[in-house]
Amino acid sequence: MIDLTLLRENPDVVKASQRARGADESLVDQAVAADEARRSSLQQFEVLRAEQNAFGKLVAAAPKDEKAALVAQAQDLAAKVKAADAAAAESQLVLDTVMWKIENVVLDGVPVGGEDDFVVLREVGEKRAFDFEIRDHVAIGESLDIIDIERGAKISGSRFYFLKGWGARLELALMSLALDQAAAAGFTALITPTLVRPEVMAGTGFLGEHADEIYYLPADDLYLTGTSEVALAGYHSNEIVDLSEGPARYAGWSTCYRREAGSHGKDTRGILRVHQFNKLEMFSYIEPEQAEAEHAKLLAWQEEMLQKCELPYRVIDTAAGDLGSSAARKFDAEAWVPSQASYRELTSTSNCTTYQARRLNVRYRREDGKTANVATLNGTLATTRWLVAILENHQQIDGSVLIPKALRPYLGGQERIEPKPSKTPKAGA
RNA sequence: GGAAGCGUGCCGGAGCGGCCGAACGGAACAGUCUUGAAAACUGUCGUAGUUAAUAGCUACCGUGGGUUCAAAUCCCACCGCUUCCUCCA
Repeated sequence: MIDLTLLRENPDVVKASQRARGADESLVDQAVAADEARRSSLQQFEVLRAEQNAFGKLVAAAPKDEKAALVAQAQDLAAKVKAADAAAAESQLVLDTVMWKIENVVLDGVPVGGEDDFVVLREVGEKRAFDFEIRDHVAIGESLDIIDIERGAKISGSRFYFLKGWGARLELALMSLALDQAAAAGFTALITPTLVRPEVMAGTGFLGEHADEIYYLPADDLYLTGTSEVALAGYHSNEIVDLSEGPARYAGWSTCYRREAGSHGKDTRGILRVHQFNKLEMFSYIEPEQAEAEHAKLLAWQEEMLQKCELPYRVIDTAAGDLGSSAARKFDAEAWVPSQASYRELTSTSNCTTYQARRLNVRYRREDGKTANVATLNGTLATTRWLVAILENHQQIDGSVLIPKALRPYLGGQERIEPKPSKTPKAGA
């Protein structure tokens, strides 16, 4: 939710932001009108209520024989108060509904336009020149017997998979490397619930247009989270967070579930786009003034991880139209995927400024003792998808895959994954 | 799954339907005293909305409804917690 004061004082700024996103600009005028209506009806209610409160004291103090007459009078007033209360509540609801729809105000410098209008900030690392026929991660995963997609489909359907042997260990190694890096940077590790209540899912802004992306368990009225961001953002909801010692930073690990409802036929091969994967997510609660600096730090930590995995990548500044509704700015890091001869998103970091915190009612105490909404930021530090880039970029002519040095300590010193004849027959073979 | 109990401010903990935004204790903050500190004493000490206002008014005692002229206090539902039994990784 955006700041109501900003809406009142600078509606044009909000309008310009909506325009840049390709979102509905008229919502701004609707909100301004709803705010005025709300304040006026609230005033009416409060005046009547004050009258009723004063009258109540009169009734309480009155001698017994006068009470009946006074109560009779008060009944009329009570009816008016009830009506005014209902009207005020209604106007509040109208305002909330509109405010809930207005997206975060984009920051200066965010590229205008849609999905394809991103700006490339930099390209880092050498793309390898392969002097042999490269294979994609599916072929590599099969020959090394570390990814079993057929059996994944057999037991759970398409977009499910098994990680096996060194594949399973590689993912755990990746997560551990990321967690260690995050911990060293001052993040508190957090293993989060992946089933959350409707109000948490709504509060983090995931139940809007993309509601069909989310798994829902009707028997329990719970949602499966597509990212630990949901739990991490909800962690401090309705709290006043202590930021006097610096920002609160959490590294959340969880399995993530996505229905991929809108992406039929897209990335159907392999484990690039799946219903279930693991992710280590960084999340910061910080004073709003420091949000942009924190955003740069999150991005730097992501790049550090990519470099540890020895992956060539580029960083893009996402255009306004491609931002999530909570994000004021978003940077993606995309790794080079040789089999596709293109860059694919491995990380994403969003500065949500105070938007998410306002919805979830997360505040901190400023130096002057007043409370204010914090800023929240999030960013990926590792996901299962990284295996795609690692396997493909580090494949060798002999069919093996060289393990990035930073990961080796987490794999018992193992330097490469060698193809070996599988003892388990292929499914259906 | 069965049974009982409980949800009040930063914490603990009172609260006959009107005098309760809420006793009392602790913590915290400011001051007095002190060379300084502790102790003692004095004071301050919830959040938000509205408003030009740190004036006033309004709302908030788990959440949402209801009863009443009036609800922290009565009724209902939900959520959560605790204990016991049952079950279980």
